Parts: sequence; C-alpha cells; structure tokens
Amino acid sequence: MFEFRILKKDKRTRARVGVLKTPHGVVYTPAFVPVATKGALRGISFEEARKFGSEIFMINTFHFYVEGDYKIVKKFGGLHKFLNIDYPLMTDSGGFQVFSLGFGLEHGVGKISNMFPGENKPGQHPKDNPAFIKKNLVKITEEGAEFKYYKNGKKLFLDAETSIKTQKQLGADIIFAFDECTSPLSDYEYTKKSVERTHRWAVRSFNEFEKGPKTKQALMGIIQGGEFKDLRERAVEFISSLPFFGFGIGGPLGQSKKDMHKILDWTLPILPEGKPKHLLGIGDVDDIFNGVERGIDTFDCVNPTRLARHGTAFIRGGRINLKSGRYVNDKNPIDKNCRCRVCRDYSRAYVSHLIREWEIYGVMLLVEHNLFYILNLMEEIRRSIKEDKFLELKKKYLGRG
RNA sequence: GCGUGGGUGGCGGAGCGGUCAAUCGCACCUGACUGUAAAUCAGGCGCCCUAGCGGCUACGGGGGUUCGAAUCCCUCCCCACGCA
Repeated sequence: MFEFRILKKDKRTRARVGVLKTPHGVVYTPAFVPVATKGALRGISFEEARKFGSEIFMINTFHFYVEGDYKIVKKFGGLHKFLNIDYPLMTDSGGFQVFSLGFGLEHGVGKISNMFPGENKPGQHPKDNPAFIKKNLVKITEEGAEFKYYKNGKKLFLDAETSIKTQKQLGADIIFAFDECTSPLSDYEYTKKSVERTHRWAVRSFNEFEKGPKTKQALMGIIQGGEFKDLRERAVEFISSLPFFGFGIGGPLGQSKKDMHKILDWTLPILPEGKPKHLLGIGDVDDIFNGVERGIDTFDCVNPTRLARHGTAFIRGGRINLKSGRYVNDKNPIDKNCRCRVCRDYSRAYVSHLIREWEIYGVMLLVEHNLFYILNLMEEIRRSIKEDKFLELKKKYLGRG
C-alpha cells in the first residue's frame, strides 16, 4: 500500500526523482508539501493548489488536538472526509510547537538563527531583546510536553502516545513521530539530553503506532541533534535502526544556511538510501535546491502562503514586497518568467493596490502565485533530474555558486 | 448679530504653565518572515546636520503675561452647533 521508489538518480549530485505511493494517491518527488495547519491553506483551495501540481498537503496535529477538534474529525472518519478531499495528506506530530511555543518565543528566534549568543550587536544580546521574554509556555519533561495554551491559559499535555493516537484518528497518510525541536541557541549539553529523549519518544511513537488495529498510514521518524555532528550522526544511527517508513530532518538547522547544508551533509549520506527523506519546515527557493541536491525528497513549508499574506511574492532571483510604494505604477507582471494566471493577467500595480487596500483578493492572488511558483519549480526540478540537468537548473535560478 | 464649543504634525485625535518635536490610532516608508500564536512582527515617520540626552522652526495669525506658553490674557481670522 505504501511504497517509495527511486525512478532516477542525478549523476552528479545526490538528487533523485522518486514516486511515493499512498492509499490516497501518488506523489512524485522531489515534492513541495503546502502547509494547511488547521485544515486550510489560507487564501486558496486544495483543489486549486492541486491544479498547480501539489499532490500532498501537511496538516498539524497540535492545532486539532488543543481545540479538541480531532474528536469531530474522528466522527467524520478522518481528515480526508472532514476536508472532503481524497489526496495524500501528512500530519505533523506537534513536535514543532514544543519549540515554536517554547524556546522559539523565549529566545525570539526561528529554526535557523542568525543571532549568535555571543555575537550580537551592542545591546542586542537575546536577553536584551524585547522578544526575549520568558513566557514559560512549554515545559518539557521525560513524559512529554506541557503547554500553557496561549488562547486560554489552560494546561495541555502532549506526548508521543497522545500525538500518535491523535494522528491515527486524523488519518493522514503519512504521520510523524513526536519529537522535540530544540532551539538554535540550545547548547551541546541540552541538545544531547534532548535528542536522547526524542529517541525514547520515537520508540514510544512507534510502539503506539503498532498498537491496535492497523491503519493505512506510514510513520516517519525524525532526526534531531541540532548543529552538532556527533549528535546528528547518533540520531541517524538510532532512528534508522527502527522500521520507520522514512525520515524527517528536523530543525534547528544551525545559525545560517551554511550550517543547514552541513547538517544535511552529515545526515543524508548515512540514512538508508531507498527511504524517503523529508526536510521539515524548509521552503525557500535556494533551500529547496540545496536540499534536493543533497538527497531530500519532500519539503513542507509555510513560506509561500505566509509570505503571500504578508505581501511578498517570489520572483526569479528573490522576492518583492508588493506593499512597497515602488510598485504602485508598475505595469509589469509579478514575475515575467512565471506562467501562472496572476502573472499572465495582472500587473504588479493591481496586486499592490489590492494588498495596500487590504483587499482579500490581493492575498489570494499572491498565494496563488507563490504556490504556483514553488510547485512549478518542483516540476522543473524533477524534469531536470530526469534529464541530468539539475545543476544547470540550479544555476539558472540561483546564479553561480 | 448674539451665545457656546473648537482650531495641534498627511488625516483622526491626546496634551491644557516647565521634563513637548508633542501619547495614541490611521496613512506612509524600511526591514524581517522557513514542521503557521503570523492578512503578522520590528523600526522609522517636522527640517538640518559632524546624527547628538545636537541645531533650527513649530501646536490658526498677531500681540501680551511669565524665568518659561500648544497650554493663561487680548485681538483678528476660520469652523461647528444653538438662538435670533
């Protein structure tokens, strides 16, 4: 029922084209997985996103769990029925919220930090940063993570068993083990303790997954270990010793993109080649190229949709922000190289006007463009690998380097 | 014409004797955003510069009181409402 097959390997890099078979259909890889955290992509329908080439979507367990809505989904018979779609789906385990609502807030950083604890501008030590406010929203113990839910202050406990049980009820095709995503500012000692705990959580996740009647789902293990080579290697060794269907590479991914590349270089070559590898939460254009080059098969990311909501559009060679006054009279399409409907039919001026006037349609157009852009990129990447022209395509998009 | 209340930065609107170049919204400008607490967040927003607990000009116009006025007084202009 589940199968991952590599169809073609690039001659010069670790890039490969594959096909991932799930009970709800097939996904050609490398693939981008748009994120619909609470069951919607925000600004575009699943149907539309499908047309642009999205074959699978990511939904979040945490958000369905905290609100108790997973019970409703269960009554419907799972997410596919609830959302009324029959495409492949993934659910994240809630492990990211352990970070984003915990250290992420506390340290005022994302998964890739450019804020070195010792190298801040004067007065810019994280502790002096207004964002650095201890919120104590998440308490992590051996057992699991205790959240103080930001909406109502209620305490809420999530652990491996609960996450997997919930994910089974949600019924996505591909589900993830419960993990702790540490902070880019976590030190070696903490990260070491944390990965070891994540490994115990992985075993617990797996055991819970195996328990009871078999579901039509595949479970992915998650590689943690921060920016520490030996911890990442240990994680690969441990996680790949369990019979997971595939692997997710989890953040934190260091202090810079270079660190991220290093982490991928440490981990991917020693993971079982034939299994699918997912890079969790990464989705900048350059990151996708660098990930694919190192052997990543799938990416999920909030980037195209969130950036769109914030007025930013992907264009060849970077991004532009349509909120800026520079575009009010710009008759050009968002990206002259793009074949999407938005770029075909509308000017930057119009989209900019809508965004600045707070018209929802402006966001819808940008979401459409950004998703099209990334999904089309994936298509081009797949083709380039088949034709052994991956590096040429990378160069075309990113220039030299 | 009489009465009352007002005229503050692009707009709305605080301040009602000193620490006010002036709270706060909006608008505007710049930046961020990577398993979504995010249609969000951070910073800027009178003029000048050697960019500083710096200089200059400012709270309808003019004149005064005071060590000191956006804040008090006089006068003129304008606006809103009420009465004729």
